[in-house]
Amino acid sequence: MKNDKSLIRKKLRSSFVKIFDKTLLDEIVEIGIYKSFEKEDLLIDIDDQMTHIPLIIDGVVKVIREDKNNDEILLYFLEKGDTCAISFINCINRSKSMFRAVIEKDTTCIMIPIDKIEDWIIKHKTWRHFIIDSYHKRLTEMVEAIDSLAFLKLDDRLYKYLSDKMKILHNQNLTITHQQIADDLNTSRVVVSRLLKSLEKIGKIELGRNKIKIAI
DNA sequence: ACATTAAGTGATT
DNA sequence: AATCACTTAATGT
Repeated sequence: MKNDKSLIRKKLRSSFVKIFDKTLLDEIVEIGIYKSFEKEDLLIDIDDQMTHIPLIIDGVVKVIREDKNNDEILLYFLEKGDTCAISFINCINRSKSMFRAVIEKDTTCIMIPIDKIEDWIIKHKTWRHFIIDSYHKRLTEMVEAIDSLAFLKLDDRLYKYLSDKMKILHNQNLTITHQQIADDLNTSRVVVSRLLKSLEKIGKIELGRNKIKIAI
C-alpha cells in the first residue's frame, strides 16, 4: 500500500493531467515516494536543507516567509498539481530554503529526490516545461502578494485573504481564529477582530467562534 | 465549578 | 493601525 506503483501512476495522472510524457511518468512512478501529511505538519522550514521536491497530488500547503523577530507573512498557497518551484533552484545549487511550508489541509504528495531534478531538466522536455511554468506561477503569486502588501489597505487585504482561502479550500466556512489570521497577515489580533466586525456589518461575512462564513 | 482560550471594546498613541 | 487593559463569551476538564 505504501508505495503501490499503480496508485502513484493513477494519482499523477489525475493531478498532473497531460503534463508529463510517458517515459517521464514512468520514471516518476519508479522513483517517487508517496507521502501524506496532516494539517499543521511542517513540510519544510526556513534554512532546512532540501532533499526532496514535493509534487502535490491533493491538499493545500501554505508558504510563509519569516523575519528574525519571528514575524510571519503569508506568501501563497500550493495546491493540487503544484510544486514548490522555488525549491528547485535551492536544490540545484544546494542552498537552503528561504521559506517555510506548512500543511494547510491534509495533503498527499510524491517526493522526488533532488538529484533527479536536474537530470530530468536535461532529459525530459515536459519536465523542463513543468518547472518553468511552475516558476512563472509562483513568481506571479509573489508579485500579487507584494501588490497586496504595498497597495491594499488592511481591510481589503483581509477580505482578499478570506476569499483566497475560501477558493483554495473550496469551502466558504473557514475554521480559523482571529489570532491565526493576524499571524498570516502580520498584524494584531485586535485589529483583525475589529475589521472582521465591520465586514460582518456590511454583510460580507458571518462570524462565530473559530468560524467565519464568507458570503458569496 | 473553575480554568482556559477566543473575541469584543474603549481609550491612548 | 498598534497597543493596553479589561470584559464577555464559549469551551474544556
